[in-house]
Amino acid sequence: MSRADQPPHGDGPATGRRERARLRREEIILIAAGMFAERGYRGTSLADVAARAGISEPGLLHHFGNKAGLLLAVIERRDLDSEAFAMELLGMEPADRLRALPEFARRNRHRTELAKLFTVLVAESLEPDAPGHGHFVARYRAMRAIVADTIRSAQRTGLTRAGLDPEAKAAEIIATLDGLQTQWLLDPEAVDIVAAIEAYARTLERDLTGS
Amino acid sequence: MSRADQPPHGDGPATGRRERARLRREEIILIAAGMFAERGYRGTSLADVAARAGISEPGLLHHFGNKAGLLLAVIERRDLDSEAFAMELLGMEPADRLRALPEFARRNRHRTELAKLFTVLVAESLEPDAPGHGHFVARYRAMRAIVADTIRSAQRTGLTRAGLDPEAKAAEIIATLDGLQTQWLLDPEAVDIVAAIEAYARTLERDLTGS
DNA sequence: ATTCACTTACCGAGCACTAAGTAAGTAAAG
DNA sequence: CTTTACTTACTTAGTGCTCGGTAAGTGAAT
Repeated sequence: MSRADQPPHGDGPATGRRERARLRREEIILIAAGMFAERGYRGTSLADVAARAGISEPGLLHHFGNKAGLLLAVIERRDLDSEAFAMELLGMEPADRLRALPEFARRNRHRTELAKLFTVLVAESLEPDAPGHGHFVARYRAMRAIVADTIRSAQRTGLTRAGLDPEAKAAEIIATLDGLQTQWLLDPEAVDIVAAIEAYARTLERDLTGS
Repeated sequence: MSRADQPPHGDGPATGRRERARLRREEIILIAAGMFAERGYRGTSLADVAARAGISEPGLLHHFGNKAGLLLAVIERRDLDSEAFAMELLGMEPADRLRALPEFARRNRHRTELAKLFTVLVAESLEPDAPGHGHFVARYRAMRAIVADTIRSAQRTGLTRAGLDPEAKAAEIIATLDGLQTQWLLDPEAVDIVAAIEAYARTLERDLTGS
């Protein structure tokens, strides 16, 4: 035991081989995310990803086990990105949260690829046996719960009218933002996503407060 | 020229071989539509469709030329279905049209497969070089134009408040209906699509008339 | 006689994935 | 400090299978 201070599986400060591999993995995930966004999970082959990442196909599989494993890694990574914002949201006062909702979508505008990835993967995950299905189901439920909770809080303080169903309205808000994004991704020239979201923000404010 | 009374390309009353082939084609299109809805265009192979249709793979290709041809046939068929409703819509008075909008979505509920097909294919057509891209772009533009036109008419008669942008509101309405549908397709147990659409219909009515 | 809706047989390419090995780094023992 | 044992991050080669599509023919209707 000359210097076995680090446990075999811990994420200590080792900057050697392990760390280099982790960085490589991260790089591959980013590359795969971009390709999944453009051509879908089914439309992207491991060979495509491997070639773009400058690694062999079995080298890829060494890191992720199989293709579904790569998809899950991509999804997890995407979640990590948006989780930061969710935390931000939950740390705010309900009144401010409502105003921050359009900002959420506005941010995605600068990250087209991420938005496209989400839209494409959700569509490919509609069937219950799809590799990402469970994950997206859970994710949407969580999103609706967060928004619904925000609405309920706002109702308690009287900021939002009591007449509406928080769960239904949450689904509706998320639906509108998703749907606008899809139209914009499909036809960016015809749909001004910023204007559309800002218009919706006004609609929403009037709707929630009761005109 | 013993009895070439029918033009080669017309859709005359011929009930012979041509007609039987047309029916077969139609049957295949329906089968393919169902499979595209469930597994996507990319996730469905010609062999899958051929097997389910009880025809050989080259037999399939005889009818549709290639896989993209089959996709276009499916899309065209879908359009034919919904065109009937669009005509219905346009034949109504603007005031009634607005009330019919939720009905539009409500109909789709009874045709889950068609809804799923649309959602899946749009996501697979986001990239400009996808086989169905141009079609869906045109289709969304047409849908927005119809809804926007309806709103403008309603504004002229004073039924709808003048303060809103018809184009933006049209995109928003379509977005919400699409988005709700996606959430429902992903997780039917958690999302009551009927209740959600009816709630939205009320929201919309209040929004359009100005409370 | 010709057309047409198909069939069987086949093609090369691409698919996800595996087997088996290698070179380099790491950990413990002498 | 060196040797030895092991792990890890890959590689080349190849697996069986599926993919969309083609060539060439067949048999029935026109």
